[in-house]
Amino acid sequence: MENNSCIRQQADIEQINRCKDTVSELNESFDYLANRLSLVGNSVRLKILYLLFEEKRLCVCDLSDILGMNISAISQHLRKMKDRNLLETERDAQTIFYSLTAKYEKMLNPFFEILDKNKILETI
Amino acid sequence: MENNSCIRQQADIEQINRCKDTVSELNESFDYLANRLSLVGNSVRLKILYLLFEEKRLCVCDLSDILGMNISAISQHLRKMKDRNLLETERDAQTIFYSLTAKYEKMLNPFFEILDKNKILETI
DNA sequence: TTCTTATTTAAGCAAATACTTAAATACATA
DNA sequence: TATGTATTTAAGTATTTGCTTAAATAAGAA
Repeated sequence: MENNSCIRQQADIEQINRCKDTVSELNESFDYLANRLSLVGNSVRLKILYLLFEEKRLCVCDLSDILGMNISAISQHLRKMKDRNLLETERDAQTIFYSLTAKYEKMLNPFFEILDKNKILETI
Repeated sequence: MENNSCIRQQADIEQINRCKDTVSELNESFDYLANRLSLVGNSVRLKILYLLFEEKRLCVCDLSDILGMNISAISQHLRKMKDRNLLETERDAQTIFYSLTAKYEKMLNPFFEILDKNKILETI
């Protein structure tokens, strides 16, 4: 299972232990944050998030039109993001509008700014 | 292929077209950014990135010890991040030290700060 | 050169992901 | 009520991902 065959001479034991403490202390936070970032790390979902940032609210049909994708595929992406609290919904008759939650809008703002300025190729 | 069966009555055509323009203009940026964020959206890699942020540099063996994982598995994670310019290496005899590139340290800083304060549960 | 340490790479596999198609649900209107 | 519009959900599939094991590469020491 664990082939930790690190039998090296030089290792900063203090450093290793400090790091182990950090990891065990923040373990749940790492999982939580990575889980959310994995959603953003998909170009379809990143586009959806950015479009919602710009347009405030859009429905499944709008996004399907804009991205040239199957409604069902879009709906499933939206569901994931809603389940993990990146998005919230508001019904207007038959139409369901999706929008960014305040928390995630704030958190993702630095990335939206990069995209806004389309300066990604220089910055990253 | 494209079952865009959105035959709806109300659609803000201007909005749809504006969004389509945005997507086509920024298309490569979306792909590029999503690709990088997908790397961060994995808890093992997020831990590695955070540990490198705190400790400045670590080798494969260190990370293997700290995370209790197979050296090969860690090495493959590091390779991915190096290939996509999140990390850089520096050799010291047999040991290869990994560190964050300045660009990505800056870009990921907001997340590191959240983790630093361990305030993730309130913030996100 | 041979041996040891440090690391990477290749091959294989199980689990997760993203999409398709088809069926189901929800609401509005005739 | 029946019909149409908007959306979700379920099931199936192909691709990608993350890990394991084993072999390969690289550098220092004997």
